[in-house]
Amino acid sequence: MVNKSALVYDDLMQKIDGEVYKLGTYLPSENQLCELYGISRETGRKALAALAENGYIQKIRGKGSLVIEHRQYEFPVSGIVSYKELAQKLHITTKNVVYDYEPNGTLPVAAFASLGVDLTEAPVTVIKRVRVIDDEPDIIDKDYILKTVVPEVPKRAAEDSLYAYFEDELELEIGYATKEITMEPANAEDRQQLHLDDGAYMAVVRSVTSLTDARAFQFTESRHRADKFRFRDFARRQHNPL
Amino acid sequence: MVNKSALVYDDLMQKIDGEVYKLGTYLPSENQLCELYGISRETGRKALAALAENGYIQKIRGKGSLVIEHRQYEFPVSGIVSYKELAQKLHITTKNVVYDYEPNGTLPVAAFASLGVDLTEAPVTVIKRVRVIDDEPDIIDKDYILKTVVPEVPKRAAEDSLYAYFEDELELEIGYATKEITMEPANAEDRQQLHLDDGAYMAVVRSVTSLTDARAFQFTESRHRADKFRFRDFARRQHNPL
DNA sequence: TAGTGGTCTAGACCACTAG
DNA sequence: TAGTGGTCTAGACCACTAC
Repeated sequence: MVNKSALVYDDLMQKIDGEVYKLGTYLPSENQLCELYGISRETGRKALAALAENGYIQKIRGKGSLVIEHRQYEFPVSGIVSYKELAQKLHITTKNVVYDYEPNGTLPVAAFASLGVDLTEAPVTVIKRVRVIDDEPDIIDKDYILKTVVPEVPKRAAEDSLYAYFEDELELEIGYATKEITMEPANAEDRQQLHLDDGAYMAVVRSVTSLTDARAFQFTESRHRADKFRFRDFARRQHNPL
Repeated sequence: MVNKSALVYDDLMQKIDGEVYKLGTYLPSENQLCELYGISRETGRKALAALAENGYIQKIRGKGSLVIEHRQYEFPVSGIVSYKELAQKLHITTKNVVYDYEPNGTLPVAAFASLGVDLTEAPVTVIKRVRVIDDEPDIIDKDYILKTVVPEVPKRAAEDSLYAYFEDELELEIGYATKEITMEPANAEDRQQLHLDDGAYMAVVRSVTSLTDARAFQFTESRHRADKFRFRDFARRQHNPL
């Protein structure tokens, strides 16, 4: 048996998404969850804490766990989710055109300096792709993958899903990412790949992704047409952090 | 005594910030924390889980809690932090000019529709402010505060800090916020208040803030000069959500 | 083998909400 | 008063890392 609290989390999440537990109503109480799932109270509380953290519920003392408005998945992304996963979740068809592939490249360190990167001359695999959504090229993704961690990235993985390759084939465990969003004028490459005019603006998302052993291994610069960009975030106020 | 795990969290966080525990080193083990603070293991684990969630550490099984690169606070904001708090943390001096104040306004519902707002004709207090950073006006904030929750917002609170007024004076408990970032062309008001040219772009952050009892009460449209905008985010990959 | 973190339990006491 | 969530405990067993 695996992770009881994760099973409870998944079950409750699906029932919220499926409106078994509707917006504005309360989940079963913690004691009821103990009986329903045959678990101890702290185990159920872990599942509830994760639901609260992810914006599904608000816990109210003396009352219960209230289901709240939840809109996590919006294009392009909040959290760490691969495009393939996201496209499936949203029932969008995205095409994925690899327009540059360089197995022996070098990391453009300067671009990621503000994210705390202090490598120099790191050997990487470079992959540049255009994401086509509804027959319109909207996003350029430039990925730099450290060869010290992933010696080789087959082109086929770039055409399908890098995450699937890292996690399913190489069995790497992706841990966390730091990302930074800025706005910048479109450059020549942007204008060419996305068919933009002079004076166009881009939303640029630069991110550094690390494994669960804390090795940073993937550096991504994602450049979005400004008019198609939308980022959603859910955050809790930290009175005390717990 | 309050919240032991929060005390432990604060202490560890300060020691990480103060480099008592340096980047790339390990915190004391969970058993050591039990002895150090006189707590049970689960209590210490709560503190560690919160540190991991906020990007201070990466827990590695069999090894320990590794201190990782952490850059949460960057202007303008990630998470729910007031400008006043942020300015203090970053040692920035921001001026705050209220240029419009309407005690009997109406919520512009359409602007917040994509955030799940379905109110109509809600009476609000309207506050419009310009944030001046380093003698340059960079941000317009338009706040709409529901009169059903906060009957009155004194102008003085708008000139100081709305959060301080809500939390310290009214003792409201702010719970969470949903925010959305988009990129939009500057409008006439933007150009006038921020002295921008035609063709300028803005980063627009719209947010809905709710109390811990899940009542949405504050709607904010924050409009940033594109070239000054920077948003940073830390996210964990959810293999399983716990 | 010893030490680390990951999970789960059963029980306790407290603070808040509702009737 | 009964029911809810908030916190903490002491102990157990497991999986992984390092030696």
